[in-house]
Amino acid sequence: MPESKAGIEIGLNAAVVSVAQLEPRILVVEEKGMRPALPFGPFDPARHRTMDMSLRETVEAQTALHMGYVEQLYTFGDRGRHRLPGDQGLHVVSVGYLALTRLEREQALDGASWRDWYRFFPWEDWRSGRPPIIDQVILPALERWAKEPEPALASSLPSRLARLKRAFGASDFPFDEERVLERYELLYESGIVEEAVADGRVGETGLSQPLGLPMRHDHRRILATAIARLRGKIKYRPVIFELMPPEFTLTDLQATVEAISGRHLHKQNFRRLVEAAELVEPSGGTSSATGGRPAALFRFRHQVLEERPQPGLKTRGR
Amino acid sequence: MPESKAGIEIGLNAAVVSVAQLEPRILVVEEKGMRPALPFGPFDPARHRTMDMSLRETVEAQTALHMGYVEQLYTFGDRGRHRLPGDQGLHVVSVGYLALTRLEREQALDGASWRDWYRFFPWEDWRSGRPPIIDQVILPALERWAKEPEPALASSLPSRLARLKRAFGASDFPFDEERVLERYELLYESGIVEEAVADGRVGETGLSQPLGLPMRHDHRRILATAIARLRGKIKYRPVIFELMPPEFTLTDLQATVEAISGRHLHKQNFRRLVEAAELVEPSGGTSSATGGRPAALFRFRHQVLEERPQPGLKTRGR
DNA sequence: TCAAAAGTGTTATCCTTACACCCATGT
DNA sequence: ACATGGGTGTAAGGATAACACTTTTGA
Repeated sequence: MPESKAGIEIGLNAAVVSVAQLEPRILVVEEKGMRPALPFGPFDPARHRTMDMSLRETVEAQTALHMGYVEQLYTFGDRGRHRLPGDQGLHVVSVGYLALTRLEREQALDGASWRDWYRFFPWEDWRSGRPPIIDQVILPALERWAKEPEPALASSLPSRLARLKRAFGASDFPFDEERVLERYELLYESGIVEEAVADGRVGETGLSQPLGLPMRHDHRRILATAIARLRGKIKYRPVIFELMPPEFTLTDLQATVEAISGRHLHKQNFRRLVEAAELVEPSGGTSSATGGRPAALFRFRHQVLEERPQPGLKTRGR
Repeated sequence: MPESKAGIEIGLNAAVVSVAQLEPRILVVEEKGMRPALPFGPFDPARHRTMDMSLRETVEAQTALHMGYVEQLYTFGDRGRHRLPGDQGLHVVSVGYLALTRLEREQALDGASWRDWYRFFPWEDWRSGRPPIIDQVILPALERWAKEPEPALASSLPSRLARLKRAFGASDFPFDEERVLERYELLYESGIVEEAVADGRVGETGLSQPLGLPMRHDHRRILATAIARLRGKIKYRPVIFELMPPEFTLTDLQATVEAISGRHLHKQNFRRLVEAAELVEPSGGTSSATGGRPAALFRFRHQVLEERPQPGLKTRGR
């Protein structure tokens, strides 16, 4: 069965993101006895002119959702990825994509379902303060790993300890919410996520509980890449509105940004930022859904795309 | 000849960058009667475990240069790319890479040669002010293009005029040196670079001179991606030192950053920035190569990787 | 009238930008 | 002595981060 060129196939993996009930959701495929996976499809250049179109059309056909924004993330080609029993000669190179969609009502999804993305990355949710799992589980394990003798080749690279501090923060290193991939890679390298066991890097994680829900193959890495990219992107592109309904309150908008970025934001500063960026305009209506004083409703001002070079929500500090 | 799966092949393209005589250089392959191309090689997963390693080893073997830094850029998979007479069924998906190297002395390069990257992008070199080609050639052509009726589908996207202002700057839109790809794509879409003719998008560019040297296939797009990524990267990672000799003067360092970013920098502010970032330390020696007062020599402080979360040269204004 | 959430005004601090000047060397 | 590039101090302006307080509704 071996062809010439050893059989390479190109697959597309989509991290389809949405926000519902102010929680960030990721679309996963669940099959019994298998770990959750990102939606996957082969790329067939005979059917689709570009990979972007292929991804968009394939996902839209399978889920009946409209993809508002699509962006290529990274191409994952390591030998050993996608290894399955019996899957010998075939090598799958996979192009990861980020796609954003609005979640109107609950829809039939044909085998796929929405999961809170922090189920896979519990250490990324800082909305109500530093997650305890960091100090209770992650740092003890990583500090042990950082003390091991390092492989010789890496002398001019940052030490394990420096990488640890950059990724998870320390006294003089602030926690940076965009370093999602660095954090996941550290956990993978140190052998404390289940995928490291599945890939044969370590015998077992040494933890009594798995550290976040594991995913199939390298899909958690792809999801980490997607979260990182999205957290960065909302700062200079108005992609957050791809996740919002046509009308929303400023508190909803803030909660959505907080859901994506995993951080708590300062209300006044957030509002000033939104106002200064001229991203929204009052729609006239009000919403009394929450119980207190009714909130004014706003809509996205599409004109900002014409007016400003970098329309986004550059949240920095609190 | 059509196989099942239509025959997909994965190629790697490297934008190998160096700086010599304070000019940014790009490694190109030149064959008679053909446009210059980026070095290209097939990805064979049987020989190399990861694509990064494949790229590194292939380029190092072909050029006898050491690649100091390697980074994946983007995967280009459009149908129609890589079209050659006789090349019917085969589809080449190509993964673009950025690689940095030091140029010790002139070395045998086996068919490849170094070219000033601004030969391909004359509108990107703002070191001695706004390049005249922008006002003389580019803006007149793009403004004509922006006035044409736009395709109907793109109603909620930024208008051609807004894209033009964002890409090339205007009164309230500053010129952003990182938007190299946006600028190239605008020139391509509007049909005024030769590649648009070669791809059959337009009959001719309508210009008497080609706008920058054209490259083969979509290689100029890959190079634009590489320049954009590198211009961004030097702001938060010390990759600039991959292009410097072990010892250098601060003026050399500034000139190298200027060569990459295409901008003129304010001397005092640049020095303060370098000092504040603690990126370098005096080596003790001096250099009197230039004619005036001898300059102190510095070397890169590898320790910054341990000390700072984002060691780079965040040049913003002048 | 009280709880709950919406919404606003103001100040201290830091960082960025720009300006102007002095220094050391070779010819 | 003077031309050439190396090297430095300081002040104005703007953006950021944090503070506390008022307003409007439903129960």
